[in-house]
Amino acid sequence: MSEALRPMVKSRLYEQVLERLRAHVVEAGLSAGDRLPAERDLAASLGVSRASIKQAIVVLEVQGLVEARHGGGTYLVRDTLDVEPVEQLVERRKRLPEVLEAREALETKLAELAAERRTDAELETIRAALDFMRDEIDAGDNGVEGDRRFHAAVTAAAHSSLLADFMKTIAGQITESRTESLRQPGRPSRSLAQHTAIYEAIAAGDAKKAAAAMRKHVRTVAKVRLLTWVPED
Amino acid sequence: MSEALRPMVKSRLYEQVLERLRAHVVEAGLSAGDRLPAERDLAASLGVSRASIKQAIVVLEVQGLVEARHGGGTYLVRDTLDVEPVEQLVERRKRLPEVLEAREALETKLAELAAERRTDAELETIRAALDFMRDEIDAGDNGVEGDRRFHAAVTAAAHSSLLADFMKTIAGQITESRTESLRQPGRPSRSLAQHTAIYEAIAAGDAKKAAAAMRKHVRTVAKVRLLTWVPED
DNA sequence: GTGGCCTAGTGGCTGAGCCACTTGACCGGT
DNA sequence: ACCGGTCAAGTGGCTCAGCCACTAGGCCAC
Repeated sequence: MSEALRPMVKSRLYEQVLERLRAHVVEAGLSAGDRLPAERDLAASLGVSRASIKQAIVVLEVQGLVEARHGGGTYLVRDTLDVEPVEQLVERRKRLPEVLEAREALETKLAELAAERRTDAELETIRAALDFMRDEIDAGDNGVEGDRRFHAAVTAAAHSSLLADFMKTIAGQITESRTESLRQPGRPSRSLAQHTAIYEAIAAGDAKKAAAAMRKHVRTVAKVRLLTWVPED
Repeated sequence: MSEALRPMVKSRLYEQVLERLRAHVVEAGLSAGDRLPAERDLAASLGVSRASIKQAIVVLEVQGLVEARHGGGTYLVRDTLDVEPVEQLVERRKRLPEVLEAREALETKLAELAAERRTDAELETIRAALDFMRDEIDAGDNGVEGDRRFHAAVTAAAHSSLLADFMKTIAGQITESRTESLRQPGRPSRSLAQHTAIYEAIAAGDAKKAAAAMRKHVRTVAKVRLLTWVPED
């Protein structure tokens, strides 16, 4: 059997780059938070163009394995560049209801405290997060960063380091549910509306109302998450 | 609240392109198999560079939503560019055992028939698929295309249009399990060895041996597949 | 110290261009 | 009428060179 007769192997370049990148992470012993070599360096050392490097990085980006910071380098999110096995995904899902229950308990209380304790500066930070999220959505984005900032600001305004610590321990899972929730069509703008209601209650210093608004919001997220279905409210 | 104070919205360009692409598919009423506009046209009409268009297409490619054929255009794989919700994935997984049982029944018989009925030309086609898969693996690929060709060639060599039709109805799910199975480390080369055994039995005209080899192969795939699956409840 | 400035490094994106592959039309021979 | 080969247009794959925007860290003035 001649070599020439063998069918040509087609393989996108970026896929090969992906492989080399995975290998590099292993060989160099990189772990979460470490920085990948600069795109220009990678292009030079792998002998491909920067555009191909970038395509590979974009793939890793959408898979949530890497975070590219404009002007600041590209960083590993986990210890590996392998996609998460489905098994772990399913496994994590099973634990998720507990996380959401915890979130409801914590954030409801946080909103209540924030309404009572927030300074004017903290209120302003919350409002800024709201504006940020609105801008994101206007720009066609899903507003996940504004969402994160909003909840972070509310948590800060509650002035409870203990509750804040608890929130921190489930921050990862919350991020996950946030992203998935906001990916649902029409979800971002409705989420923004709920955030606004929470903000207004906190601004008015109405603890009871703030708690109720937050509870409603968190429950909506939980519902979306569990059913991939957006209830009309 | 001044415009200037609002935090800047950062959003990767390719994400916006992704959105526009999704919208276009809906507006233009495109469905599976239809061709997307050429990259150059998209770049011009969206007012971005071709590189950004390509990044978006690469994303759709790794998500299995689109198939880019070198020189032939980019085609829709499904009727939409939305990623499949995780729930549906999980749901489909539950039905998978049945599919694998069916596959075992069908392909075992197909291998048996192929050993008895194959022409020399068909045998050559099977061998070519084997070579193709080897090349893919040598090139660092997972050999999924060679795998597909091999099973298609065996099916053709069996000369049973009815069994072939049955195979066609579960082709989608098989493709899915194939991809996932071959993603396991070390799996491609072992799969190649099993294919070789099947090929040799068919070449020798040994129907019983061919059936046994195919059964073993399909069961291996099923095992890999089932191990990564955790029942919901 | 502290705050502001500056600069090197880095990712984001562009535009022009070449190559490789696919497709279909065209044309010649049979 | 059919087959087979050739050819050109269209399209995706990839590169190169370069500019812009942002980040981080050092430096300086206060």
